[in-house]
Amino acid sequence: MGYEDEQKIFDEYVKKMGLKQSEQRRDILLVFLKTEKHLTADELHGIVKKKNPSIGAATVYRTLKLLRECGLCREFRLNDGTTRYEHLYGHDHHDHLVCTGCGALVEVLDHEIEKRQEKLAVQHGFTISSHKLEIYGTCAKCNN
Amino acid sequence: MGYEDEQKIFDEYVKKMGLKQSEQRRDILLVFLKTEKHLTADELHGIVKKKNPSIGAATVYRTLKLLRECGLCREFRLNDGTTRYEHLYGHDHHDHLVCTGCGALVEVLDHEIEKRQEKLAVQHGFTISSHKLEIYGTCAKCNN
DNA sequence: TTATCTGCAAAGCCTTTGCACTTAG
DNA sequence: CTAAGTGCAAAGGCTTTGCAGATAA
Repeated sequence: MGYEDEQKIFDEYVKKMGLKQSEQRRDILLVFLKTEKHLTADELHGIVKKKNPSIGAATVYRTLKLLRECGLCREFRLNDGTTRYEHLYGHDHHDHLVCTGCGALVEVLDHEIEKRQEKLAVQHGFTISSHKLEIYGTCAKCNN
Repeated sequence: MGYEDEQKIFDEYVKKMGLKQSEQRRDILLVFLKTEKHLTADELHGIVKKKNPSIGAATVYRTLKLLRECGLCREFRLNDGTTRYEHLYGHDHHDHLVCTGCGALVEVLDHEIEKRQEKLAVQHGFTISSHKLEIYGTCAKCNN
């Protein structure tokens, strides 16, 4: 319920590339979409295994790669060394506040910042494809 | 010639922590400071070995850790999976344009962006410790 | 049918760690 | 003298890859 668009995008990408669908890929996509958190590959694998215990880590990595390629998923590397994934479709672009205390991630957006990034790029002759802004600090809870 | 400040910072940090100086640490610091590029640990190791072939990779990693701790060095992880280091002292804070074509890194700064980041953090009860802005795209050369 | 997919285990990176020896202080 | 540093090699994480069997189209 509610992920028809994403599933369609994935299906079409798979078809376009001459690949095949599979139970595993569908399971991984659904779990990924359902989880409103920034997961590591390993965390995602852990949740997926509850639904389908035989799925291996390699399949999770391979599927995440496909999801990135078709624009449903974004990978980002944090300064703490972890690599996390979030879904993109149906989410506005945003940046992150990262709490170095408890690991909390808060999504934020400032249009002026976005515009000025574009401007910086243009000034240096760059054509932007994406960007990543992470603000590290401690959240209200961890400041106490 | 010119790195007295940095060496002093390092010396004092080492002393303060009850550690010792060494030929290797001095060599690594000097090469690191001399190189006006964002190096990987392995690249730094390669350059250091030209000066002192017996230095091992482990010592480079251990020294980079110290340099981060005393504020002379900043580590950042790019989306291409590499981890790079840049020196901080005597450099104003800046962000990066990253060319996904040739790997070029351009340092940029926009005070309004900086201010607005601070504002975003405050709005969410965060206390900023640092931040990381990377704008990915293709540079003028790679656009041709 | 047959090209793709899967799980597993092995292999690859990059980084850290344990150890015996060396060295700064 | 002795706590800390070093190089090496081994061990650790995380991710990718090779392979033989399974499966979608």
